[in-house]
Amino acid sequence: MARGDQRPVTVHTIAKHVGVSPSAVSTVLANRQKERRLAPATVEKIRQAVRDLGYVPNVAARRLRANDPEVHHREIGILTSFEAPLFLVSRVLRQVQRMADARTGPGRRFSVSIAMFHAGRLGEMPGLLDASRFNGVILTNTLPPDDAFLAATTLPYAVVVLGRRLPNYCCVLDTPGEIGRRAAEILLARGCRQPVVLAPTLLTESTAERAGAFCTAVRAATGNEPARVVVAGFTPANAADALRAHLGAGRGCDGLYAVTDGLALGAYQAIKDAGRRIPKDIAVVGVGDHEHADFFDPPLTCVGPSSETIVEQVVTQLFDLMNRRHVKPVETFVPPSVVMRGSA
Amino acid sequence: MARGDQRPVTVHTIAKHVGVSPSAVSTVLANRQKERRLAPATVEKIRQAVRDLGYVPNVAARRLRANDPEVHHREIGILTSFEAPLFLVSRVLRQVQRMADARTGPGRRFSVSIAMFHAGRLGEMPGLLDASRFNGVILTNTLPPDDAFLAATTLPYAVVVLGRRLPNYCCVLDTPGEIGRRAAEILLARGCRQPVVLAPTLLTESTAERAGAFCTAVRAATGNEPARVVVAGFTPANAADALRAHLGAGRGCDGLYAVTDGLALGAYQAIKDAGRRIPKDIAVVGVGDHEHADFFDPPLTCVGPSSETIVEQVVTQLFDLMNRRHVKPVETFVPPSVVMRGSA
DNA sequence: GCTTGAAGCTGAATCGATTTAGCTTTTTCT
DNA sequence: AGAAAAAGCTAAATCGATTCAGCTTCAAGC
Repeated sequence: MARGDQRPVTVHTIAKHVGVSPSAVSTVLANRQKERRLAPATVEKIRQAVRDLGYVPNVAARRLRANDPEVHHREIGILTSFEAPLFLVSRVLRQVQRMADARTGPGRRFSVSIAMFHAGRLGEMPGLLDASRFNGVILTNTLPPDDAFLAATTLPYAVVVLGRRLPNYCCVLDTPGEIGRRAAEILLARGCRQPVVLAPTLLTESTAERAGAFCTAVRAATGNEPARVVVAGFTPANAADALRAHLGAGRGCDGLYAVTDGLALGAYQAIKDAGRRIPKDIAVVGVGDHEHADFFDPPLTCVGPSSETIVEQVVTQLFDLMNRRHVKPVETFVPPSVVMRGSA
Repeated sequence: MARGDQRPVTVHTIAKHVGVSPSAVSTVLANRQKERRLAPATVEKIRQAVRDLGYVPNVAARRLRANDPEVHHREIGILTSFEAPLFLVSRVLRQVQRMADARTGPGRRFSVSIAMFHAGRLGEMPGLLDASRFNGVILTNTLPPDDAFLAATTLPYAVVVLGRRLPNYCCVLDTPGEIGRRAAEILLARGCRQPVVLAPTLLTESTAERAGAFCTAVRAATGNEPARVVVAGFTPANAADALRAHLGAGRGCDGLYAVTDGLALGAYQAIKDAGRRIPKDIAVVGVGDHEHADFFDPPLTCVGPSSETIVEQVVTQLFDLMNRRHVKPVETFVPPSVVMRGSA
């Protein structure tokens, strides 16, 4: 393997190497040697060179060339971080595609894809700044460094941000304060005296506010600060460990607010292992961000933004932006929906 | 809105409309009017025209132009159908990105994305045939029409097919026959006399074979054909309904094989609602295709291809293909892994 | 009056691949 | 032998956007 990487091999490179013109090479690459009457020997030499030199076509060039000037083609991206779950993202994707399909016609085509960035390193994504990848983008699961990056630049195309509040961007937001408050109300109404919040160390803006509002509401009603159980990660296993430690230490808990459903799932296990009943001994409230919250045992009572409404808002706004229906950045708040199920 | 779609607006169009050169327009689009000393009045006129004409940049052209000849750039796609769940796909994506990151350097960049096609209409995806979108692709969740399309063409780049057997392609496959057999063994070893298969109406090749092998194994051991409970869809709710009907009709069941974990989840609910215990009254075996099978209550015993192995195989092969490490189509079989947990 | 400088813009080249028209050279046919 | 046809290849244009060097024109300075 060469130490310094050389320039990529182009059709031209191959042509020079073999001693023919780029046209000949292109002919072989497209497998049109028969109709264009290239000598079998030449074809073989070109094939060999393509293999030897390790030719990789440049997709941008191909696309440009293949461009049909009669059709508008636009590229929509859904950008999310690796670390985040895909539940909401996949719903967004499906909705985007539905709207794209409805708008697809003889003169109009869409490509929709999910692309991922490493949380906190959104800025490193190639093609973001110069609009050389997307005509429109839905951005979600950003961390503070990503937000800082976004605040510092103006992306030159349609952008809708989901779940984060950013000046100069169209944002669709839940109302974490209200969510936390409603969650507290549910547990308090059940008569919980020792509610507990289950939240990961690394909080997003939204989850932090949820937890905060929950605590405020509990304090206002009971005069006591609820206990905070801090989870090392985002997985159910992490949550189970954390709650097990809390319960094992004999610290009180008769109600639980988990800031994501994944954590609630882990909590279920810890609670049951400790011999406690849900909701009798410990009532649990989740968020509704898990596909199967309805099939938890018992089904999880949730207070959270309706993912249906969120998805619809986000996608509608993206298409409006792309069609210049509105240009000013707008903040849209999606009120929480409450789904009472068996767990509280 | 115009009836027939006109040709897309290009930089050139705008230039002519305003009466300036394309260079001037491009300058404004890049917001470089200050350093390039464009008159504010001209800038405003161009801006106006950009808005009025509804200019949408051509991403392919931008990318080509922005191309840095010192870096190899390759585009990897993970293609899946809309209808399928994203659990395995997202694992594949993460693994691809991991390998891509490891290979990313000053002279080498990767873009990884998920793109979706409508099940059965893979052929309609733009850019598939002419390699103008991807340098390498992982294909999964195809239906027979998609397979037919693939069999009829040779895609001119690296392709790995996951979960389907296709001549002339690199395929990574589970071994559904063995999976079904092992599932049967587990239930029989627990002493089940009335095992039941839970499977959806629309079966993929793999799930059909799993169910078939399960039945064969049970028949061979007991002499009786196991009952088949047919589920209308793919969701837990569908499965719960189907199993509830079966149990409600008083038909026997002391062991259950669900061909996907989503179905198992629904089955759990039906079983518990019927007042039966898992695994005491009814033992359940699933597949292990659910992220949280470990947190089902009780944790789900699974027989299925280890998604870890599958993902690794698929991704390794893709990179090998892209580096021309091997060119012949290969079939790789991933043996099932058995994870005994609480449910059987 | 002549130089210098800035302001305001354009022309042409470029990115990589593809295609069409067309140019040689060789072969075939009469 | 001479004309026509076939074989085998190439030059140049093209896709859309960007950039750099450079060309005018006008104002200011000595």
